Amino acid sequence: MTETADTGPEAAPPPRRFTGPKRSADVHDAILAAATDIVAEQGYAAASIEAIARRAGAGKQTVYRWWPSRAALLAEAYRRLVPPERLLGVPSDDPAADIEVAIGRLMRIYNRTPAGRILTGLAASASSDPAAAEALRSGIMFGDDRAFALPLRTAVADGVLPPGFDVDAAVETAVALIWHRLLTAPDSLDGTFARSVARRVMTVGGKR
Amino acid sequence: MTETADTGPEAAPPPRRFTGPKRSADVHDAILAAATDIVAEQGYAAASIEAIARRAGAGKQTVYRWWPSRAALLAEAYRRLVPPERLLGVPSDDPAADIEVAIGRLMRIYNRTPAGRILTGLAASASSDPAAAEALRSGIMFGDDRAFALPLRTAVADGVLPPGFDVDAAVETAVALIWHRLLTAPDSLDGTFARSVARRVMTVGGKR
DNA sequence: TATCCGAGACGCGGCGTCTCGTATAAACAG
DNA sequence: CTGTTTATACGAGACGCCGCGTCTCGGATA
Repeated sequence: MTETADTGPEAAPPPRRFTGPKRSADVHDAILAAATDIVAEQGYAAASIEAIARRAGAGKQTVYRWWPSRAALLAEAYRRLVPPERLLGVPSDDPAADIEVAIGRLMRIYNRTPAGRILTGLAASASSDPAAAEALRSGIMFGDDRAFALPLRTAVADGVLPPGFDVDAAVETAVALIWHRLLTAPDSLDGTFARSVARRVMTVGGKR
Repeated sequence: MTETADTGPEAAPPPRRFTGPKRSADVHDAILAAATDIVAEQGYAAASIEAIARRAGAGKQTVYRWWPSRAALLAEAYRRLVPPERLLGVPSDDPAADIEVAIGRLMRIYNRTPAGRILTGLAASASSDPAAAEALRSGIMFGDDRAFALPLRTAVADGVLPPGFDVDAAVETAVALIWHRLLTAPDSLDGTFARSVARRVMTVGGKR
């Protein structure tokens, strides 16, 4: 997927030279890539620390040295797959269209990468891992959040949307609808859904 | 489900003999109660099959005899805590108020019982356990779903809401908003939130 | 010499299966 | 009506497996 997706789950560890008493970026990347690939191929539950280290050809201690928990590791993997700037499009004078574009891009990423599965897995860990809970609350969805809020705020500032438009309620509704779909029907995250969400988001905020 | 399986799909004429002791309702209840209590006191992750059996004073095999998975067991525990008929109030001519009442009752249950934590835990398991995924999709939220859809449908039928009112979109929005709040800020499931959701749900559907 | 790395041993605990012994309740025989 | 037979539910717990998080090792490198 992101790296050596060749011979299967137990491929030979890629040759890697570490840099001595400095942190090895290669190892760091290999671990994240291994985590991503395992989730893609076998699901979130299969992405144990041991399995990740094994696949990355790394020692468990190396993983624990840089990430405090499985959730923290996978949260970073998610952020790599869903960089916030990738969701933002060219701003137009139609906030509904802008948001639909942003949601559509997010859906594309969820369809082509294990990002969605990582997110739902993280939600699962949140009940027991406070780090995962915090990541969910402020970190992970923040990018998406901003991608949805930005077009709305500028539209309100420019008078395209009425001053009373409830940006917070609109954004919360968008995020909630995407979450819900992700949890209950992750196969239906397509353009049609993006359009449907965008329409409802504008209605909730109070367009016109 | 509630009784011992009968002869099954086979139409084998040979009349079967014999029966043995009956399923113990006490044990069944004790296991569900133990599961509920453990989630309430130590969280979803602590509610392992072994811990549940230990607390219920039951053997592991007894648990596995009646529930195929931890998710199935906890799904039944959830259904006990949130019987659909408890959400429905006296129908009025104001669907928005009816829905606010239903949501408010649900919030009350989530605040007083571990039902909310069971639900989020189930959502977490859904990524790896197909049974949990199925329970989420069709079983669990069905009651809530109906409690929200019913007032809307009757209101449309009675002409209180316009014929074009999108009941499905409205219900999906309500469920999604509750889910989202449950996952990210379970402490804020109060009456204010119920009112806020009810308002948005009516807007999304296309009131007036 | 200090630190990163791979490797893996350790005790712990839950998994799901399996096997005991015991208590029970229907089916059957007398 | 009265045993006897037979199948099952039950508590208890042993089993092999696996992942957890911690802890050493020896080797490599700046």
